[in-house]
Amino acid sequence: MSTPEWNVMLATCPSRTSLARIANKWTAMIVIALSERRLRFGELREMVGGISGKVLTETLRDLERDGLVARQAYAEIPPRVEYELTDLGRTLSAPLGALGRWAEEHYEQVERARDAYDTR
Amino acid sequence: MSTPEWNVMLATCPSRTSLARIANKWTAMIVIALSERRLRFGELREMVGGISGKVLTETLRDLERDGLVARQAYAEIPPRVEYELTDLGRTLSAPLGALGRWAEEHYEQVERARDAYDTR
DNA sequence: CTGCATCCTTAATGATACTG
DNA sequence: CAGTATCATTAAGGATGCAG
Repeated sequence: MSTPEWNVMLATCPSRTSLARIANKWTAMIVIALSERRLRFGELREMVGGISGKVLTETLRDLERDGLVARQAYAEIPPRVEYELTDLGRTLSAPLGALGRWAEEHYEQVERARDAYDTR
Repeated sequence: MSTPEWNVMLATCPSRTSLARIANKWTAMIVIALSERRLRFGELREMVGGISGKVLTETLRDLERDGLVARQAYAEIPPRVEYELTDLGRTLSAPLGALGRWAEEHYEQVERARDAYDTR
C-alpha cells in the first residue's frame, strides 16, 4: 500500500525532474517573491532582479505545469495577468525561503572562504 | 555595526552568486550524499546518479572554494581522495535535504498536475 | 501589458583519451 | 583512482520585433 518509493539520487527516478525544477535559482526567487502575495507579471519581473521576460515566462509556465503556481489572466486592455502560489507551491515557501536566507546570512563566510581559496 | 544587508533578489548583490551555487540540483545531491558521511570521489560518483566525472570534479571544486566541502587527498597508490562537509556545509544539510525529500514526497502530486496541464 | 517567435550567444554537460 | 585536457553537444539565457 505504500506508494512507490522515489529516490532523487537515482538518475532514472522521475522525481529527479522535480528536484531539478525546484533546486534552481529562478524557481527559488519566484517562489520567494510569490510567498508574500500574488503578483502581476511585471511586478514579478521587477522583484526577481535580472530575469528576462523570456526566462520569467518559461519558468512560470513550468511552475504552472507542475502545479506550483496558478495563473489568472483578466480580459482587459491592456492585459493583466496575476500569478500566485497554489497550496502545493506554498509548501515550498519555507524550504526555498530558507535557501534564500542561507545565501544572505552566510555570504560573508562564503566570501572569506573564496578569498582564502584564491589566495593559495 | 550591522553587517551589510544582502538581498538575493537584487541582480547585482554578491549573495546572488551564493544562491546560484546552492540552488542547484548537483549541489543539492552532493550535499545530501555527504550529509551521511565522508565519501571518496568514486563513492560520490556512484551515489549521485548520472553525474559525470567532469561535472562532479567541477562542482566539488566550487563547493570547496566556497568553504562548504573539505577535500583530503592521501598520498597513496592508487590515489584516495575523501570529501566531507565543513561546519558551514553542514548548515546546508537540513535545507537541501528538505528539498530532496520534497521532490520525493510530492512527486506524484506534481505528476498529476503535469498530466492535467498536458491534457488541455 | 503580456508573451510568443526568432535568432544569437554563452554556459552547462557529456565523451573520450590520457597522466601521476 | 582521481583527476586533467580536449572536443563535441546540448541546454540556458539574452535581444529584438511583433501580436492580442
